[in-house]
Amino acid sequence: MMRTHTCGDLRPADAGRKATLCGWVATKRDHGGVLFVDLRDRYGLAQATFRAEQNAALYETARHLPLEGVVAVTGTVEARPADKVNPKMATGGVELNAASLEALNDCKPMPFEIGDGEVANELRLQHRFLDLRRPRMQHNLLKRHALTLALRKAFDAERFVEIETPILYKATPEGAREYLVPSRVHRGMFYALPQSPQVFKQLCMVAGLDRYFQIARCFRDEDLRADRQPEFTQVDVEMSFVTPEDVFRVIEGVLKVAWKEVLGVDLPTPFPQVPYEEVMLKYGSDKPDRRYGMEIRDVTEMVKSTSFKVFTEAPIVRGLAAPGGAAAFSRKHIDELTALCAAAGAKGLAWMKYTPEGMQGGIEKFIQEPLRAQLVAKLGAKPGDLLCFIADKKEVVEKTLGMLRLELAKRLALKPSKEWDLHWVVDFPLFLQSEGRLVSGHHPFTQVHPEDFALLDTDPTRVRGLQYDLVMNGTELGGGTIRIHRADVQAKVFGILGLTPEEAQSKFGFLLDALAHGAPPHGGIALGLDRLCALLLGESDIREVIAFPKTHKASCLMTGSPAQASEKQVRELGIVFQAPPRAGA
RNA sequence: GGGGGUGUAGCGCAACUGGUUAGCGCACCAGAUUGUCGAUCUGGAUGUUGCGGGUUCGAAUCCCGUCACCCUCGCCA
Repeated sequence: MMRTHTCGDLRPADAGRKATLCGWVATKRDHGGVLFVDLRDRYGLAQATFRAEQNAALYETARHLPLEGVVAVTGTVEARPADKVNPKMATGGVELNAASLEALNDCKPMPFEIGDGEVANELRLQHRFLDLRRPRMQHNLLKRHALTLALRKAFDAERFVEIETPILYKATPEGAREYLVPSRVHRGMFYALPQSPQVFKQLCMVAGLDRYFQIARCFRDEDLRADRQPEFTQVDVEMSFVTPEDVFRVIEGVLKVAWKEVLGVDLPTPFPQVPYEEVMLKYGSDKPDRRYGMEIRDVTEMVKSTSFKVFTEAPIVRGLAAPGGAAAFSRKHIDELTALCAAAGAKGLAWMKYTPEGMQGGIEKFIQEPLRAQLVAKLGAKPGDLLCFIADKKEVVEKTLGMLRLELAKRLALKPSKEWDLHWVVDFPLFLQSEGRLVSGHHPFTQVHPEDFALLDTDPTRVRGLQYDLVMNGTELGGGTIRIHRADVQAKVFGILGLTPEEAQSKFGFLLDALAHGAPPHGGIALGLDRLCALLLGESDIREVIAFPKTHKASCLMTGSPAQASEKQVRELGIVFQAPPRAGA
């Protein structure tokens, strides 16, 4: 070993021992005759002391060490006198009195400092190996490790088996756009990188493995966001002989362990379950942030009595009361909110201020008593609130009020009622209307809610699926389903979706075949590990918890990927471009 | 694919309505300094104002194009 201790190890109890530390030169403080060098590694910071009177040549060498150069320092551990102790450092009670120094590597001038300062995103990604040396990323990556380790231990304790599934998979007919990989052996054929290990985990259930999990890399060739990367990691889970409740209990238990291990926090379980219809009504979103109150209420029937045509002629009217909004928002602010509602698809924003003197402004003149009192009661409004209403088709009302609610929470700087709000959204509709036909809400293998089998024939749009999402603080952390495991039910669902048996066979052949060979009832869930980790650490961008992420346009600024392939490689694959790639591209 | 934002020294930023030699802090280099710990003090060096074009006596500043990064809608388990 080149070192006897790490830079975070030494304590006063080590005084008198000889030690060698290896690390990066973090800072130097030269006092003319005595020089302090802080050595850094991932375990901590340690102060090495060089004295001219002790060894003039060594002192002179150490003075000229470059910052971020790599050195090994050997010397004697000395306890610091009481007035020289640095209580801010874990190793602040000691210092290493240097007797010798080996420069292990030089360091060119740094593009940015290794510290907590703001550095442009582009620069960080270009020199990611240096960015990862900084405290924020060191902390985040170590916490991510703690998280995945906790998850693995918790799943293992529940008798889950971690199984790896292929990265080179096959293009699937549905879902996100996929990354394709051309085959050299099978010219003209392609693999696809998996959007998720969905099919394989079901096959594991057919194989009798009973409880599967995987920390799985997934790929989607879609446009990116702060919470989306082209490759990301899912905590993928599948279980046999289970109901949704069984899946919930396992995930709640596993997350409870994770919170404890990573944050030292006791996460309350079980998580509340909220039906899809309820979240869409109250929050206008299927991933609601429930920590801000301000729930949406339906007032369609209540406002039928007004002379306000916007209200009486719309299919749906809903509203909310923004706490303190009457005083906080000027006419100009309300105009801005109205513009946002218009951008979301609504025709406008109907509003009035509920002041201590009564209703003011906006649609006030259309609304008389007793309707005013009824609306105040229905929305739970208090004097000082701004009452907001949207009248339109149901989908528009939900979307607009959902957006408005989040915007109001932001503009009014509403305090969240708690730090962590985790809940299950359940009872999703199995089918959605799309251009006059029915399509799967999630995927065509989602099991029918046991109470709704009869509706399959009479009113399929009211059929609920055994589908669930896990939502945390307004972010979708994951989702899953119980799968259909019987051929007759599957055939029925395919029929409702307008798929003939032949089409179903050609699209999903081997899966259907597997299900027909003694597939157990099974279901599971997949959690977005990057999002989970970011939320746990208070990061709003998942790139802060990914070691080597890509930019908004899916390129890696450090390695320069994607890049052109050599002509030979392309030729071997039998690929011919329609037009030559642009020079310099 | 649509909309928006940003781009000035190695880094973070400044430069009023177009106006003389584009500034400040940190880092860097040299010197001073025997107890600092985000050390301090003195001095020094550093610019294709992303790139290309245009308007103008004169452009970091205005216009057009382009590139990169970011946000957002569409898209996306």
